[in-house]
Parts: sequence; structure tokens; C-alpha cells
Amino acid sequence: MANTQETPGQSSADGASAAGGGGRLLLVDGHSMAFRAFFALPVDKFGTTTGQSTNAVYGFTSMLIKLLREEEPTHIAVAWDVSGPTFRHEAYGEYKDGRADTPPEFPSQVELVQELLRLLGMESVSVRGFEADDVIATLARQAGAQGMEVLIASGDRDAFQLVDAGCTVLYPGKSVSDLTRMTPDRVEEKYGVPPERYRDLAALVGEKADNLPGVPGVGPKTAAKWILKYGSVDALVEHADELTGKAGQNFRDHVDDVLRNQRLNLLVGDVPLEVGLDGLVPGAADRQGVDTLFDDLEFASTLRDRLFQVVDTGHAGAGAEESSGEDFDGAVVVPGPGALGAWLDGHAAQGRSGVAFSGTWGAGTGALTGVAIAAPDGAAAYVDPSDLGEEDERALAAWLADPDRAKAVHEAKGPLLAAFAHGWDLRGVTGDTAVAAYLVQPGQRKTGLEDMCRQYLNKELVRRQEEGGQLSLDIGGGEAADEGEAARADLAVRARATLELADRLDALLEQRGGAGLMADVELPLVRVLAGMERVGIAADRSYLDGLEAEFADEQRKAVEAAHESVGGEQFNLGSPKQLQQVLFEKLGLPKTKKIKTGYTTDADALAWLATQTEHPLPSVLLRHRDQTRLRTTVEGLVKTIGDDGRIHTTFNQTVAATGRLSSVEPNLQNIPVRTDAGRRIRRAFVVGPGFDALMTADYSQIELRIMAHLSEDAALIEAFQTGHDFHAEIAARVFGTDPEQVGPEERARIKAMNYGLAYGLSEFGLSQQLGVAPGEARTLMEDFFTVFGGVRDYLQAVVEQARRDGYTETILGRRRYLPDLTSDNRQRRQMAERMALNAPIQGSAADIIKVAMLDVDRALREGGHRARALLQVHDEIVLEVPEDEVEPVRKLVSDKMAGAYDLRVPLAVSVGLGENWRDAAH
DNA sequence: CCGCCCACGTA
DNA sequence: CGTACGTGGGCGGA
Repeated sequence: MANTQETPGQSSADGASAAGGGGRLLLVDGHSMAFRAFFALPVDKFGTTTGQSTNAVYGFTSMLIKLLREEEPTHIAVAWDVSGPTFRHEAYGEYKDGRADTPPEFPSQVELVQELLRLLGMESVSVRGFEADDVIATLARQAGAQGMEVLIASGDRDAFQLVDAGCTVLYPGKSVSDLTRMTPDRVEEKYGVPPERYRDLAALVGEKADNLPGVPGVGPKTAAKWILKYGSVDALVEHADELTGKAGQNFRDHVDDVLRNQRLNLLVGDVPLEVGLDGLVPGAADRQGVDTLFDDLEFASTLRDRLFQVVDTGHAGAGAEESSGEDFDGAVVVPGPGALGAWLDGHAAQGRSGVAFSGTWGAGTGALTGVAIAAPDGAAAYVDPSDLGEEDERALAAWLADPDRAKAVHEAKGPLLAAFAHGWDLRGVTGDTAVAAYLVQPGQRKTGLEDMCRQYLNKELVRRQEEGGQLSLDIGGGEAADEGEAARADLAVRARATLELADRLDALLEQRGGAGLMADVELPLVRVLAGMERVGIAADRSYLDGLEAEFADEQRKAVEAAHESVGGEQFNLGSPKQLQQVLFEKLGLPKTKKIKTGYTTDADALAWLATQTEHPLPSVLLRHRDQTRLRTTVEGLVKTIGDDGRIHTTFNQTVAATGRLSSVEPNLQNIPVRTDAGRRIRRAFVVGPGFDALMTADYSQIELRIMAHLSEDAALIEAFQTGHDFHAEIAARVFGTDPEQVGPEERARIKAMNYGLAYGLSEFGLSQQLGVAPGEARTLMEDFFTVFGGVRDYLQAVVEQARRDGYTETILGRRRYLPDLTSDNRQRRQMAERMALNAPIQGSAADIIKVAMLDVDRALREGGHRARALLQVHDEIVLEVPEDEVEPVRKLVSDKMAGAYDLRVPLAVSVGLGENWRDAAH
């Protein structure tokens, strides 16, 4: 390991100071190594979901880790070229002309590498007018004079001239991490000349990459032969007439070129630098910053583990002891019979405790196998819920349910469901580390406790017990008793980690203005969601079975018709690949839009194909797709019906980057509604026993209303206040007519555009959607913006603000970070811009309905109603209501939803009622 | 067996 | 060349 193993005493004695005469300086040519990395790794295999390429960053990082590990440098500098001309351009106008354009995926990665180096506490050096090699030559010279050993990692052969006994060039081979040590002997072996003559050789041969032609017909062999014979280029010039053959004549003809090459390939050893050698001792790494960066880059934990093994993360003293010495303490007591209440009173009555649960949960229920409590005083207790006496059970239940005993939990909703199932309640949860991390960084994927400890606390969460129950460490003995002990310690560690993390995340939230959103919305929502999951929604199983049979039958017929239509050939209609083969090769139908794997066979394309041909296959395929889709949807639903005859989805509160909820196992937020056949599926969601109606309450055009609010566009605001039919109202304003005169066609077009605007729809996109010429779409948008100029201004301003600040914000201060807004990749940047303009709109709508859910839930409880919320579908809440509560609850829900937030326009809510979800629509 | 792609349902 | 999700099937590489 590099500097992590040094004790402080050693490092000061051992030449962390250059003046000490020892030490080892690593100099890296940043651009050249990053560029090598770029071409060594496939760019299409290294990228984030947002489209940022990462191959060069990855390769560079790997290379850096290897160097740190194997070379253990005490000093590090990475030199960078500065864009713009250097003295070499001034001396030779065509210098580096004719270079292929830099790949578009490269420049942004240079910035990322530089950011990484900054976070690692390593110096990046660049000087205007000079190349990285000159900076390297200067530092190498200074270090050599101090008696330091110098290592130069560079893919530029010009660096070979710097090689001497104390200076080695590490030259990349096929991969950037495969570095050849170019020592004086190695240079001589490879080129036939010693390093100090390498410049002469290069001058003769020329350097294509720098547009420096050498002597035609003279390669390294001839050049070396000449240099060895005469000693140098200067001597060669003197004896030019002695050189024989064609090569000799060419030399005489090109002697000016050779002298020019030699002048230009001399590296400048006295570039004025602002940093001295002493400034090149790496500082402490910002571990959290690196984690955040690696999260953004979607790098696996293995790379960061390797990195953190070789960099100093800046704890007091040396790094070596931190990972072992600062892990969480797994010391834990198991209070004896009757002692739990006293333990809780003594340790967990004041301040906040961390609580970790083991067990299983999901589908609205769960079971607990263990509870660990990490008290604020440092003590920790473990409890097995199945092994409690009456008194202890009562004490624990009371403590868990006590809203005044503050608790921090990781992903509290699951344990909450398990607690419910056990007959317990869980209150006083003032922190949920998963939810908090989601608000701090909504885009992150890693919400596991382990990853978060690493990221936010710079600590490792070490497990003693493997997932399967095996002990991960041989601690001798290995009897069952030890396994139980390991499990208890593991859970106690998790409780302690949760508490520390919760404190840290709370501080971050406070700093970012997210504390209110957390305390007032997200945390209380956990409980509401748990309630909805626990209750579930009743499903009509026999009806679904009937539907499934019917859809399956239709699907079968479609398959037969499809096979028959191509002369009986059997092929898999579910395989886009086989479909392409049949449609485009066998039948020779016209080609559709290109996709990665050929030509698309999506619904749009098939519908288009149907108009282009007499062949029945495209339409048959469309029918088959519909029926298949319906069947699989029904099938999936039937599988999830619980023993209670209800479907219990799980709402995920921490995945959608905009702040929306999502629904899984099953997803009840994408149940079909647009077609009649689809709505037949909705008919299967019915009111359950003891209740009389399903009630749906949804916001009308909530996103457009938010757009009106945020943009403060007077015309749009007015349209909402006066218009009964909003889209017709807008159409009338755009077309300059009365709302009553707007035809259905015009209304539909304006409606499409209204919604598209919130997604960053382009003229082209609108024209595609409406099936009109791009020019017409353009006119339509121009007309819109003429009337609603404030909307255009707003959309521009929101992107600009996000680019400046790095994030967007909703009305409740929910942030979304969009680093790609400053990407130099056009496609990626424009993607980020669309996200930026949509995030405040979609996210504010999510804010509002979350507040509404809390308000409705509270009002129902306070009003003593039995009615209860079952589902949320982004702008809709589905409730189950007994007959006698229908009217009061209708009003209550309507009022609470409309009053959830005070916008510049009214929030319109429409409520529907029915005995099933389809009929409850309005 | 897993991960990726395609396709498609909702707001 | 329109945002945000989750699911299921096919397919190709492990």
C-alpha cells in the first residue's frame, strides 16, 4: 500500500518533504493516459444510464490505483495540456495539424478525471502555452535535483528523453494498466540509442501525431545506425555528405525538417510553475465526494474498494487502522427476563435510538425475528420477539409505540408492516435513512445500509454472519451459539449505523433545505403507505380467471391467423427478432425505423405497415400484441391475490427521481384504462366486504396547473380560472376564436401540445405525434408561445437555473441533481434539459398529492371515518368507503385534495364512485 | 442463471 | 427528436 500504511512518524522522516532527499514522485500525463484509456476500453460498454461515457475515467482510475499500489509514490502530480496554442505552434504553424477530431465522448471525461483527482487530494498542473510534457520535464528535473526518484506515466514517447538512472517512464501497452518500465537500458534495447539520444532518433524518424514529418525512408533502424555512428543529429548534419544511398540523399533534402523536429521535441525543463514539489504530497481524499462521483458514474463498488485501499482518507494518524478500528461496535446485551423495560428506561428514554429489525416483510405484512436497539448512550440491546415474556413484550411494545421515544430506522415501512402483523405499532420514527438519502440524492441507486455507511460515514459495515447463516469469519468453535451471537452483533451494528447515518443525513437535509419536506411529508407518508399496503384492494378472482381464459383464447387465434397468413410457417410472435425476419425478409415489407437490433416492430410501426401493404400480418400482430398484453396483465394480477382475496402492492417511496411513488408486485399504477378491453381489467378491482363503494378522486390537469403557477403566465392562469374545458379554452386563445367554436380535432392537437410542453417536446416530436408536417407543428407551437410567452420564458429559465445550481427544485424544495446539464455531449445535455424542465412540474405534482394523502388520511381518522385510502396513481387516490360515509368523505377528499397547496390557479378535483374501479371512473 | 433489449401499460 | 415508472418475453453470454 502507498501512504496509508505509514505512521505519521515515518512519513515525516521518510521524505514526505522533498527537502529530505528521498521520496518518489509520480508524474502522470493526464491527457495522454486518459486518451489511451479511452481507446483501450469500449466506449459503448462503459456509460451511465444517463448517457455519460465513463470508459476513460474507469481506465484512468484503474491505472492510477495500480500505480499507487505498486509504486507507492510519496508525491503525485498529474499534468494537463491547456487548450490553445503553445510555443510550438508559434514556431511551426502546422504543429499537430491534421489530427483526427477528438471523440465527442472524451472531453467530458477529462473533467471527470480532474474532479476525481481533486477529490483524491492530488495536484493537477497545467500551464498556458506549454504542454503537459513540459510540465512533467520541469518537475522531473526539480525532483531529480532533490535526489527523488521519478516515475512518469505517459503515452507520449517524447517523454523517453527524460529517462535516466533516477527517472523511469511507464509507457502503456495494450491496456493502460499494462505499463512498460522504460529504464535507460530498456530504451536502448528498444531503440538502439540511449535516452539522451532519443530526441535525435525521433527527429529523424518524425512524429506523425504531431504532424512532424521526418526523413522519408528513414525508420528507427537507420536512424539509430546513423546516430550510433556519428553521435548526434548535429554531427550528422556536419557529415551529411558521407551518408550513402537514397536515405542519405533524403536526409540532405530534409535536413531542415530534422532540425525543426529536434527543436520542437525538446521538452522545456523550466516552465514557470505555481506549485513546488512540497505541494505534491497528496492531501486527504474526500471519500464521500468520491463515493458520490462514483455513484453518478455508476461504478461498481469493487473499483472504489480498490481505490480506497490505496488512498489516504484523511483520518487522524495513518489510514491503516481506520477500517478496522472505526467500524461499528457490535457489543450488545440481551436483557434477561423482566429486564427489558428497565434497560429501555435506562438507555433509550432520552434522545434518539437506532433500531434495526430482522425478519421478512412485503405484500402488506411481515414477521419479525429480531430487534436491535442502539441507544444514544452507546449501549445496545438485542431482543428476539418470539422469545419474550409477557412483561418484556409489554415493555418493548410500549417503547416501540411511544411517539416520544425517538427512533431512527432504515426503510421503516417494511418493519412497520411486520410490527403491525405482530400486533405492535411503531411510532416516534424521526428518521428513515433510506428516505433521507433519497431526498439528499434522488437519483442514487444504492440505498443499502452498507453502501450508505461507506458513502456518508466513511465506515465499513462488517458482517460476521453470511446471508445463508454461515459465519463469515472463523472465530473458532463455530457452534450454533456463535452464529446466534454473530447475528445479534450484526443487527446491533446495523442499529448503530442507522442512528449515526440518520444524524448525518439530517444535517445534510438541513443544509439543503430538505428537512421540512422530510419531517412534514415523507416521514409521515411512510405510515400512510404502510396502511394502504396492509389493507390492499379487493380483487374478483373468478372474474379475472374468466378474462384470462378469454384473452388467452383470442391470443391463440391471433397466433394461428399469423402463422396461416405466412403460409403456415411457425414462428414466435413474441420474438421481435423472428418478427423482423418474417416481415422484412420473408414478406419484404417496407423497412421501419431503425433500432439497435434492426428495424422496430412496435405498435406505431405495425400500424404504419398495415397501411402500406395488403398483407394481413401487421394487423394480426397488433391484435396479438393487445391480447397477449391483456392476458399477461391479468395473469400477473391473479398471481398476486392474497389469501384475503386482496392485492397488496408495495409502494416504493425512494426510486422515482422526480419524487413520485412507484408501485411494484404488482404495479397497480399501470392498470389499463384507455381501451374498453383494458377497462374490463379495472372492473376486477372491486369494493371489499364491509364497504359499499370504491371512490376515485383525481386532479384535473395538475401538471398544467403547476406550469401555470410556476410560470406565472397571466394568460394561462386566466385560462384556468375562466375555462370550463381547459384544452378548448387554450385552443381558442391560440387560434383566436371562441372556445365553443373549437372543433374536437383542434382541441386534441392543442391538448397533445399542452402536455408535451411539460416534457420538453420538440417540433419534430409534436409533428410525429399529430401526424402533421414539422412546419405545421412549428406554427402551432409558435402560436401557443405568442399567446403564452410566460411559459416559454419559464421553461428557459428553469433550465438555466438548473444549469447554474446543478439541480432543480419543486414547490416543496425537493431537489433533483442534473450534472449532465453541462455535458459537452449534445444528446446527453439535451436529455438533461428535458429532465430539468419536467422535474419541477412532475415533482411538484408529486409533492401536492403526497400532502393531499396525508391530509385526507388525517381528516379521515380525526373524523372517525371507516373510509380508507387504498391506492395512489400519481394524480389519483382510490378509496374504499361505506355507504353512510359517501357524502362526507366525498367532500372531505375533495376539499383536502384541492386545498393541499395554494397555487395561483385552483386545484380542480373530480370524484367518482362505483362498485369497482372501472365504474368509479368519471 | 443473469443482464440486456424490446415492447407497452399508466400518469 | 417527450418525462416518470415496472413487467414480461426473448435472447445471448456466462
